[in-house]
Amino acid sequence: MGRRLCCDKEEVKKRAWSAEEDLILTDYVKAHGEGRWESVSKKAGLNRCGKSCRLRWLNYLRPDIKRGNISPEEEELIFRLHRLLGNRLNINFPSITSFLSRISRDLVHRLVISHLRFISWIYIRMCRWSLIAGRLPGRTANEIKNYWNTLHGKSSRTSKNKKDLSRNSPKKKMQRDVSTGVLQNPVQLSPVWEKDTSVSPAEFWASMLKFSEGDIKARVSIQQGELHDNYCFSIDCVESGSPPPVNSDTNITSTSIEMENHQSNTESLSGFGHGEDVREDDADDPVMNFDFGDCDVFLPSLPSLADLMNSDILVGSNLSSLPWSD
DNA sequence: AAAGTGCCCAACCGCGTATGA
DNA sequence: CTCATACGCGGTTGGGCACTT
Repeated sequence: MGRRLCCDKEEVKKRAWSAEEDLILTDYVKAHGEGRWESVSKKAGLNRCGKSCRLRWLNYLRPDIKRGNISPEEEELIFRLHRLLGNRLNINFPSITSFLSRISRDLVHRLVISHLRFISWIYIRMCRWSLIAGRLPGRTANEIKNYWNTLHGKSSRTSKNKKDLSRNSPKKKMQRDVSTGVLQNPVQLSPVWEKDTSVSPAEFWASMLKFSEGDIKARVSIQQGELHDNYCFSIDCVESGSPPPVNSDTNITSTSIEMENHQSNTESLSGFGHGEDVREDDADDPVMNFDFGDCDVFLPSLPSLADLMNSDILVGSNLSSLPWSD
Protein backbone atom coordinates (compact mmCIF):
# COMPACT_ATOMS: atom_id res chain seq x y z
CA MET A 1 0.00 0.00 0.00
CA GLY A 2 1.40 3.35 -0.97
CA ARG A 3 1.93 6.07 1.53
CA ARG A 4 -0.45 8.91 1.64
CA LEU A 5 0.99 12.08 0.26
CA CYS A 6 0.24 15.52 1.53
CA CYS A 7 -0.06 16.91 -1.92
CA ASP A 8 0.42 16.13 -5.52
CA LYS A 9 4.13 16.07 -6.00
CA GLU A 10 3.83 16.34 -9.72
CA GLU A 11 2.07 19.65 -9.60
CA VAL A 12 3.17 21.35 -6.45
CA LYS A 13 6.33 23.35 -6.34
CA LYS A 14 8.94 22.47 -3.80
CA ARG A 15 12.22 23.83 -2.51
CA ALA A 16 13.10 27.28 -1.25
CA TRP A 17 10.55 30.05 -1.10
CA SER A 18 11.14 33.16 -3.14
CA ALA A 19 10.68 36.69 -1.82
CA GLU A 20 7.70 37.04 -4.11
CA GLU A 21 6.01 33.96 -2.71
CA ASP A 22 6.70 35.18 0.81
CA LEU A 23 5.00 38.46 0.01
CA ILE A 24 1.97 36.74 -1.50
CA LEU A 25 1.57 34.44 1.47
CA THR A 26 2.11 37.20 4.01
CA ASP A 27 -0.45 39.45 2.37
CA TYR A 28 -2.95 36.64 2.15
CA VAL A 29 -2.60 35.56 5.76
CA LYS A 30 -2.77 39.16 6.98
CA ALA A 31 -5.96 39.64 5.03
CA HIS A 32 -7.68 36.35 5.75
CA GLY A 33 -6.02 35.00 8.84
CA GLU A 34 -4.31 31.71 9.54
CA GLY A 35 -5.78 28.32 8.85
CA ARG A 36 -7.34 26.48 5.93
CA TRP A 37 -3.87 26.17 4.49
CA GLU A 38 -4.88 23.98 1.59
CA SER A 39 -7.21 26.67 0.34
CA VAL A 40 -4.62 29.36 1.06
CA SER A 41 -2.29 27.86 -1.48
CA LYS A 42 -5.04 27.82 -4.08
CA LYS A 43 -6.71 31.13 -3.35
CA ALA A 44 -3.46 33.03 -2.98
CA GLY A 45 -2.24 31.63 -6.24
CA LEU A 46 0.69 29.85 -4.71
CA ASN A 47 1.69 26.63 -6.35
CA ARG A 48 2.55 25.16 -3.01
CA CYS A 49 1.36 22.39 -0.76
CA GLY A 50 -0.84 23.68 2.06
CA LYS A 51 1.50 22.22 4.59
CA SER A 52 4.37 24.06 3.02
CA CYS A 53 2.45 27.34 3.28
CA ARG A 54 1.67 26.68 6.92
CA LEU A 55 5.27 25.86 7.71
CA ARG A 56 6.61 28.87 5.88
CA TRP A 57 4.26 31.16 7.79
CA LEU A 58 4.80 29.63 11.19
CA ASN A 59 8.55 29.24 10.94
CA TYR A 60 9.54 32.28 8.98
CA LEU A 61 6.94 34.82 7.98
CA ARG A 62 5.00 35.24 11.21
CA PRO A 63 5.52 38.79 12.44
CA ASP A 64 6.43 37.77 15.99
CA ILE A 65 9.31 35.56 14.93
CA LYS A 66 12.44 36.38 16.84
CA ARG A 67 15.55 36.56 14.70
CA GLY A 68 19.12 36.08 15.69
CA ASN A 69 21.12 33.66 17.73
CA ILE A 70 19.83 31.84 20.75
CA SER A 71 20.90 33.82 23.79
CA PRO A 72 22.60 32.19 26.79
CA GLU A 73 19.41 32.70 28.78
CA GLU A 74 17.39 31.00 26.08
CA GLU A 75 19.89 28.19 25.88
CA GLU A 76 19.64 27.64 29.60
CA LEU A 77 15.87 27.55 29.39
CA ILE A 78 15.95 25.19 26.43
CA PHE A 79 18.25 22.90 28.29
CA ARG A 80 16.12 22.94 31.43
CA LEU A 81 12.94 22.36 29.49
CA HIS A 82 14.49 19.61 27.45
CA ARG A 83 15.66 17.94 30.60
CA LEU A 84 12.11 18.07 31.88
CA LEU A 85 10.33 17.31 28.65
CA GLY A 86 12.73 14.70 27.49
CA ASN A 87 13.93 12.94 24.50
CA ARG A 88 11.38 10.22 24.80
CA LEU A 89 12.55 8.03 27.62
CA ASN A 90 16.22 8.72 27.76
CA ILE A 91 16.56 11.62 30.06
CA ASN A 92 15.39 10.70 33.49
CA PHE A 93 16.86 7.27 33.72
CA PRO A 94 19.55 8.21 36.27
CA SER A 95 16.99 9.98 38.41
CA ILE A 96 14.67 7.05 38.34
CA THR A 97 17.35 4.48 39.01
CA SER A 98 18.60 6.62 41.85
CA PHE A 99 15.11 6.69 43.25
CA LEU A 100 14.70 2.97 42.79
CA SER A 101 17.97 2.21 44.52
CA ARG A 102 16.58 3.67 47.69
CA ILE A 103 13.47 1.55 47.90
CA SER A 104 12.59 -2.04 48.56
CA ARG A 105 12.28 -3.81 45.25
CA ASP A 106 10.40 -6.75 46.67
CA LEU A 107 7.83 -4.47 48.14
CA VAL A 108 7.11 -2.09 45.34
CA HIS A 109 8.32 -3.61 42.13
CA ARG A 110 4.90 -3.81 40.59
CA LEU A 111 4.07 -0.36 41.74
CA VAL A 112 7.20 1.02 40.21
CA ILE A 113 6.66 -0.82 36.96
CA SER A 114 3.19 0.59 36.87
CA HIS A 115 4.59 4.04 37.46
CA LEU A 116 7.11 3.57 34.73
CA ARG A 117 4.40 2.40 32.41
CA PHE A 118 2.39 5.39 33.44
CA ILE A 119 5.26 7.71 32.66
CA SER A 120 5.91 5.90 29.39
CA TRP A 121 2.25 6.23 28.61
CA ILE A 122 2.56 9.93 29.22
CA TYR A 123 5.77 10.32 27.24
CA ILE A 124 4.49 8.80 24.05
CA ARG A 125 1.58 11.20 24.11
CA MET A 126 3.49 14.35 24.72
CA CYS A 127 4.85 16.96 22.39
CA ARG A 128 8.24 18.34 23.21
CA TRP A 129 9.68 20.85 20.82
CA SER A 130 6.45 22.73 20.42
CA LEU A 131 6.06 22.83 24.18
CA ILE A 132 9.60 24.08 24.66
CA ALA A 133 9.16 26.63 21.90
CA GLY A 134 5.96 27.77 23.56
CA ARG A 135 8.02 29.01 26.45
CA LEU A 136 10.50 30.87 24.28
CA PRO A 137 8.63 33.80 22.78
CA GLY A 138 9.35 34.25 19.10
CA ARG A 139 11.14 30.96 18.72
CA THR A 140 9.72 28.13 16.70
CA ALA A 141 9.71 24.44 17.45
CA ASN A 142 11.71 23.84 14.30
CA GLU A 143 14.33 26.31 15.39
CA ILE A 144 14.62 24.81 18.86
CA LYS A 145 14.82 21.34 17.41
CA ASN A 146 17.55 22.35 14.96
CA TYR A 147 19.42 24.14 17.70
CA TRP A 148 19.28 21.15 20.01
CA ASN A 149 20.31 18.69 17.34
CA THR A 150 23.20 20.89 16.37
CA LEU A 151 24.22 21.36 19.97
CA HIS A 152 24.34 17.67 20.57
CA GLY A 153 25.83 16.63 17.29
CA LYS A 154 22.91 14.45 16.40
CA SER A 155 22.00 16.46 13.43
CA SER A 156 21.11 15.65 10.12
CA ARG A 157 24.06 13.91 8.78
CA THR A 158 23.40 13.30 5.18
CA SER A 159 24.93 10.55 3.17
CA LYS A 160 27.39 12.94 1.65
CA ASN A 161 28.93 14.00 4.95
CA LYS A 162 28.20 10.91 6.94
CA LYS A 163 31.11 9.09 5.48
CA ASP A 164 33.91 10.46 7.58
CA LEU A 165 33.25 12.43 10.72
CA SER A 166 36.60 11.74 12.27
CA ARG A 167 38.66 13.76 9.89
CA ASN A 168 39.01 17.49 10.17
CA SER A 169 37.59 17.49 13.64
CA PRO A 170 34.57 19.73 13.51
CA LYS A 171 34.05 22.81 15.56
CA LYS A 172 32.89 21.59 18.91
CA LYS A 173 30.20 23.39 20.73
CA MET A 174 29.80 23.06 24.45
CA GLN A 175 27.75 20.03 25.28
CA ARG A 176 26.00 18.99 28.41
CA ASP A 177 25.07 15.74 29.97
CA VAL A 178 21.35 15.76 29.47
CA SER A 179 20.63 14.08 32.77
CA THR A 180 23.01 15.92 35.04
CA GLY A 181 23.35 19.28 33.39
CA VAL A 182 27.13 19.04 33.58
CA LEU A 183 28.93 20.51 30.64
CA GLN A 184 31.18 18.05 28.99
CA ASN A 185 32.51 17.11 25.64
CA PRO A 186 31.55 14.78 24.22
CA VAL A 187 28.22 14.29 25.88
CA GLN A 188 27.33 10.88 27.19
CA LEU A 189 23.64 10.16 27.04
CA SER A 190 21.70 7.70 29.10
CA PRO A 191 20.25 4.57 27.56
CA VAL A 192 17.86 5.56 24.87
CA TRP A 193 14.63 3.99 23.93
CA GLU A 194 14.59 4.29 20.18
CA LYS A 195 11.32 5.17 18.57
CA ASP A 196 11.64 2.63 15.84
CA THR A 197 12.56 -0.28 18.01
CA SER A 198 10.15 -3.15 18.32
CA VAL A 199 10.36 -2.89 22.08
CA SER A 200 7.62 -0.92 23.74
CA PRO A 201 8.49 1.71 26.35
CA ALA A 202 7.14 -0.50 29.08
CA GLU A 203 9.20 -3.44 27.87
CA PHE A 204 12.23 -1.25 27.67
CA TRP A 205 11.93 -0.17 31.25
CA ALA A 206 11.05 -3.62 32.46
CA SER A 207 14.17 -4.96 30.82
CA MET A 208 16.34 -2.19 32.15
CA LEU A 209 15.12 -2.58 35.70
CA LYS A 210 15.35 -6.01 37.17
CA PHE A 211 12.61 -6.68 39.62
CA SER A 212 11.95 -9.82 41.58
CA GLU A 213 8.84 -11.84 41.06
CA GLY A 214 5.90 -11.41 43.32
CA ASP A 215 2.49 -9.96 43.53
CA ILE A 216 1.53 -6.75 45.21
CA LYS A 217 -2.05 -5.88 45.87
CA ALA A 218 -2.61 -2.20 45.67
CA ARG A 219 -5.28 0.40 45.67
CA VAL A 220 -5.04 3.04 43.00
CA SER A 221 -6.66 6.37 43.47
CA ILE A 222 -6.54 9.80 42.05
CA GLN A 223 -7.99 12.83 43.74
CA GLN A 224 -8.05 16.55 43.47
CA GLY A 225 -6.04 18.50 45.98
CA GLU A 226 -7.77 20.54 48.63
CA LEU A 227 -5.60 23.62 48.63
CA HIS A 228 -4.74 23.78 44.98
CA ASP A 229 -6.12 22.44 41.77
CA ASN A 230 -3.62 19.71 41.74
CA TYR A 231 -4.13 16.01 41.39
CA CYS A 232 -2.57 13.22 43.30
CA PHE A 233 -2.20 9.90 41.63
CA SER A 234 -1.36 7.33 44.23
CA ILE A 235 -0.83 3.63 44.48
CA ASP A 236 -1.13 2.33 48.02
CA CYS A 237 0.09 -1.06 49.00
CA VAL A 238 -2.69 -2.86 50.83
CA GLU A 239 -0.90 -6.12 51.21
CA SER A 240 -0.44 -7.20 54.79
CA GLY A 241 2.89 -8.42 56.04
CA SER A 242 4.98 -6.30 53.72
CA PRO A 243 8.41 -7.64 52.90
CA PRO A 244 11.23 -6.14 54.92
CA PRO A 245 12.72 -2.98 53.45
CA VAL A 246 16.22 -2.84 52.06
CA ASN A 247 17.24 -0.61 54.91
CA SER A 248 15.61 1.08 57.82
CA ASP A 249 14.67 4.29 56.09
CA THR A 250 13.09 2.81 52.98
CA ASN A 251 10.02 1.18 54.40
CA ILE A 252 7.75 2.38 51.69
CA THR A 253 4.22 1.09 51.67
CA SER A 254 2.78 3.52 49.22
CA THR A 255 3.98 5.62 46.39
CA SER A 256 2.38 8.47 44.59
CA ILE A 257 2.73 10.91 41.79
CA GLU A 258 1.56 14.41 42.43
CA MET A 259 0.32 16.33 39.47
CA GLU A 260 0.23 20.05 39.88
CA ASN A 261 -0.82 22.69 37.47
CA HIS A 262 1.97 25.09 36.79
CA GLN A 263 1.85 28.31 34.94
CA SER A 264 4.37 29.21 32.35
CA ASN A 265 7.17 31.30 33.71
CA THR A 266 10.41 32.01 31.95
CA GLU A 267 12.20 32.63 35.23
CA SER A 268 11.23 29.40 36.86
CA LEU A 269 8.71 26.75 36.20
CA SER A 270 6.86 27.07 39.42
CA GLY A 271 3.74 28.49 40.89
CA PHE A 272 0.26 27.14 41.12
CA GLY A 273 -2.54 27.82 38.76
CA HIS A 274 -6.16 26.99 38.99
CA GLY A 275 -6.95 24.02 36.84
CA GLU A 276 -9.99 25.07 34.92
CA ASP A 277 -8.83 28.61 34.34
CA VAL A 278 -5.37 27.69 33.24
CA ARG A 279 -6.57 24.82 31.13
CA GLU A 280 -8.68 27.08 29.00
CA ASP A 281 -5.97 29.65 28.50
CA ASP A 282 -3.92 28.96 25.44
CA ALA A 283 -1.58 31.84 26.08
CA ASP A 284 -0.46 30.32 29.35
CA ASP A 285 -0.73 26.72 28.45
CA PRO A 286 -0.41 24.76 31.63
CA VAL A 287 1.96 22.00 32.16
CA MET A 288 1.54 19.39 34.76
CA ASN A 289 4.42 18.42 36.93
CA PHE A 290 4.77 14.81 37.81
CA ASP A 291 7.02 14.49 40.76
CA PHE A 292 8.61 11.09 40.75
CA GLY A 293 11.31 11.31 43.34
CA ASP A 294 13.67 13.77 41.79
CA CYS A 295 12.38 13.06 38.33
CA ASP A 296 10.07 15.66 36.85
CA VAL A 297 7.87 15.14 33.88
CA PHE A 298 5.88 17.98 32.40
CA LEU A 299 2.74 17.45 30.45
CA PRO A 300 1.16 19.70 27.90
CA SER A 301 -2.44 19.11 28.75
CA LEU A 302 -4.82 17.71 31.25
CA PRO A 303 -7.96 16.32 29.66
CA SER A 304 -7.11 12.66 29.49
CA LEU A 305 -6.12 12.73 33.12
CA ALA A 306 -9.25 14.53 34.06
CA ASP A 307 -11.10 11.69 32.42
CA LEU A 308 -9.08 9.24 34.38
CA MET A 309 -9.87 11.02 37.60
CA ASN A 310 -13.52 10.36 37.07
CA SER A 311 -13.04 6.82 35.95
CA ASP A 312 -14.29 4.01 38.12
CA ILE A 313 -11.35 1.79 37.37
CA LEU A 314 -9.04 4.05 39.25
CA VAL A 315 -10.59 3.44 42.60
CA GLY A 316 -9.98 0.08 44.12
CA SER A 317 -8.75 -1.38 40.89
CA ASN A 318 -5.78 -3.59 40.41
CA LEU A 319 -2.83 -2.36 38.46
CA SER A 320 -3.42 -4.39 35.36
CA SER A 321 -6.60 -2.53 34.58
CA LEU A 322 -4.87 0.79 34.26
CA PRO A 323 -4.91 2.14 30.74
CA TRP A 324 -1.16 2.36 30.56
CA SER A 325 -0.70 -1.25 31.53
CA ASP A 326 -0.13 -3.77 28.83
C1' DA B 1 43.05 29.51 -5.31
C1' DA B 2 40.72 25.34 -5.52
C1' DA B 3 38.85 21.33 -3.67
C1' DG B 4 37.16 18.91 0.17
C1' DT B 5 34.61 18.68 4.42
C1' DG B 6 31.13 19.41 7.70
C1' DC B 7 27.68 22.54 9.85
C1' DC B 8 23.40 25.10 9.75
C1' DC B 9 18.75 25.44 9.10
C1' DA B 10 14.79 25.85 5.86
C1' DA B 11 12.02 22.69 3.95
C1' DC B 12 10.13 18.23 3.34
C1' DC B 13 8.17 13.78 4.92
C1' DG B 14 5.17 10.50 7.08
C1' DC B 15 2.27 9.68 10.74
C1' DG B 16 -1.11 10.46 14.40
C1' DT B 17 -4.92 13.23 15.80
C1' DA B 18 -8.81 16.41 15.38
C1' DT B 19 -12.74 17.76 13.07
C1' DG B 20 -16.73 17.81 10.42
C1' DA B 21 -19.82 15.89 6.94
C1' DC C 1 -20.13 5.40 13.55
C1' DT C 2 -17.29 5.91 9.48
C1' DC C 3 -14.65 8.22 6.40
C1' DA C 4 -12.19 12.05 4.30
C1' DT C 5 -9.68 15.98 4.98
C1' DA C 6 -6.95 19.28 7.49
C1' DC C 7 -3.78 20.10 10.89
C1' DG C 8 0.30 19.63 13.76
C1' DC C 9 4.02 17.12 15.24
C1' DG C 10 8.97 15.04 15.41
C1' DG C 11 12.27 13.15 12.35
C1' DT C 12 14.97 13.71 8.33
C1' DT C 13 17.00 15.72 4.18
C1' DG C 14 19.97 18.38 1.39
C1' DG C 15 21.48 23.07 -0.51
C1' DG C 16 24.39 26.58 0.61
C1' DC C 17 28.04 28.34 2.95
C1' DA C 18 32.06 28.67 6.12
C1' DC C 19 36.06 26.63 7.21
C1' DT C 20 40.12 23.60 6.47
C1' DT C 21 43.63 21.46 3.84
